[in-house]
Amino acid sequence: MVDLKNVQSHIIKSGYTLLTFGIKLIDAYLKRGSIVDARKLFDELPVRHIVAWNTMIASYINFKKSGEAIGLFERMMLEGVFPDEYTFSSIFKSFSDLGNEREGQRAHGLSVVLGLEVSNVFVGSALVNMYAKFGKMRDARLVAGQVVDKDVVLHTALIVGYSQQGQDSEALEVFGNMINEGIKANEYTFASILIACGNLEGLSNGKSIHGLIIKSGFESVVASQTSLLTMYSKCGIISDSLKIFKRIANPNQVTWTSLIVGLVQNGREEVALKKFRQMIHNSIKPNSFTLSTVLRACSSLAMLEEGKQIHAIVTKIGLDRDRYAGAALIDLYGKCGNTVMAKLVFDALGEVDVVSINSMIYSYSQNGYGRDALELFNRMKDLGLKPNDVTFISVLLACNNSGLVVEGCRIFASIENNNCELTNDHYACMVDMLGRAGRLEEAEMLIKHVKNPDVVLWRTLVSACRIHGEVDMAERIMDKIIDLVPGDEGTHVLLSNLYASTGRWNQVIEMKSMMREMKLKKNPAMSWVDVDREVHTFMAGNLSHPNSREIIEMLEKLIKKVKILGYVPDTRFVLQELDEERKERSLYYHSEKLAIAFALWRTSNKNTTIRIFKNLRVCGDCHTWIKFVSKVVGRDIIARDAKRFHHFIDGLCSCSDYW
DNA sequence: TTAGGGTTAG
Repeated sequence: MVDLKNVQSHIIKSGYTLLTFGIKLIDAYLKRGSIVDARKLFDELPVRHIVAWNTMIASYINFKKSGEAIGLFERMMLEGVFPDEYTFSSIFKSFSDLGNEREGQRAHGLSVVLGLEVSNVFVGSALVNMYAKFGKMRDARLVAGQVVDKDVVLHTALIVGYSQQGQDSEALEVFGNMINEGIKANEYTFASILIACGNLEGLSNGKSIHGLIIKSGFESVVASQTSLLTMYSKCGIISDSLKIFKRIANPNQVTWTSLIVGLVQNGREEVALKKFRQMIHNSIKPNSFTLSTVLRACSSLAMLEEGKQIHAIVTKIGLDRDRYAGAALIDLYGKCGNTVMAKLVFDALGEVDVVSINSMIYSYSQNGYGRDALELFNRMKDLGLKPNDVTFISVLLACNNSGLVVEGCRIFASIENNNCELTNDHYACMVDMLGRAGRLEEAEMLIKHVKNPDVVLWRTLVSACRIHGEVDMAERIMDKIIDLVPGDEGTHVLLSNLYASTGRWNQVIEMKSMMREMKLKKNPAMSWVDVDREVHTFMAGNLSHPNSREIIEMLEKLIKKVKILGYVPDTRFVLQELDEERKERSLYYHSEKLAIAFALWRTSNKNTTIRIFKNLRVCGDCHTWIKFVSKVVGRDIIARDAKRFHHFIDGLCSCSDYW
């Protein structure tokens, strides 16, 4: 506790005049962090000098109490004290913090009347900042242009403003002007301009600025190094980011985080997780940015165990209610097929927002809980939250994955009424939904309504044709795709598979030789499984795994057992012309079957859920086979394919055989 | 005696 009397006597002994007495005392309180005591004293002062008002206002803004700052700003004028350049240099920030644009403009007007707006560079840069935060870069530029003695801070404020409004080229232009005017950039300017270079992925500009940093002697400042690292990673040169990071003597929390973010953005999730472990090992505390990023790395690698350990760190640091970490956790559990945990995280969030709800709806949709997704979607409105385009994609996917066609159509029709723009992604969901439901003509009509239909839309329709064996329609659509993107790999594969599944082997051979001529390669089917934190990958028909013998033994055993229960190999899914027996054999070596056999051989505990992942969609025969296997071995099996999750429990699948 | 700008995420 601060002893008022002691501070007072100390100040009196120091010989301050009556006028400065109050101000020094307020300062003393503020240095001890007690803004409430400072305010109490301020209110009791018999004479309130302008400096006292300014000190008090600036402190409120530093303590993030903008409302109180504005309150004092208004009161000083009522008491006949005119704001000066010091007042204005702080007060504009409180209007932007509160998003109070009109009041901010009024204060700007007042500063003009008092003739302070452009004569003082501090006031000018505060105004530039305010307008930039409101997205009014024209006003910001106008004010900046009139300021008499422009300095480096004013220019930096403009650069930051442009860059945050996505006008990075303008930011670069301001930087160029500043250098031409002979104003030297400092570490703040360099940090800001490098963000603009990163956003533009403008490596040559970035490199020249790197050179300038070295020349100006800011090379070893951590903030400059961090921004350089970020710039290189945004330009896709992650190796340079790693080189810079190596040279930094004492990387801080932000530096580590920037590196980890950059690695994930460049698809180097495994390295990112390795760096994260090093960061923890070096006793650097991660924050919400770090944790949400590494959690996303875990989701894309489907590393549930690693993700759970990071969840423990989230809890330990007290970020359970953080919306960024929360959304990333919901995503992780959803993508790993654990909707129950996703819901627990969601419910523990103090305040939900559109992003956390989107993540939860997406988790439901991937795991086939269409009704729950719809329920949450409806609850959004009760919470006063507006769905955005991502919400609509997630909820349409949910309808699609659960076969809720009527609901899906109704929601699709409502998108534009909700002030959301229809994108090709929305149309793709609908085409898939209608197509799978056999409404192929409607799906085609819908694509005709799209302004710029892309290849994905048409390919989705071809895929639906395959499900329903509509060869003629598929061929017709295929011609359209070839016009759009000659040599589209995915479409050729789709059509060749369609011919194969309808037994048109001559056309298959023709397609394959055509693809060979065009040098198109099929993406090989792959499944993988994480056993004891080690990832094992399997390819169809490839028996090169060191434990192949055991895997085949296990497979043979399983096949015998499931055949007794009624499994009949469905050779329609064999896409080669072979005799029936060889067709059956080739089915047995599908990658998902190999992965499951391996996991069953390695894990004997009945309570361990088996989780496998596949890069393409799970095939129909494997789907039936896994259902039987889950029954005969009494184990839960979760399979994530390119589209969604399948939970196999006791002979049934969560997708109800609709996928 | 009081003042302004920077680095990381869905």
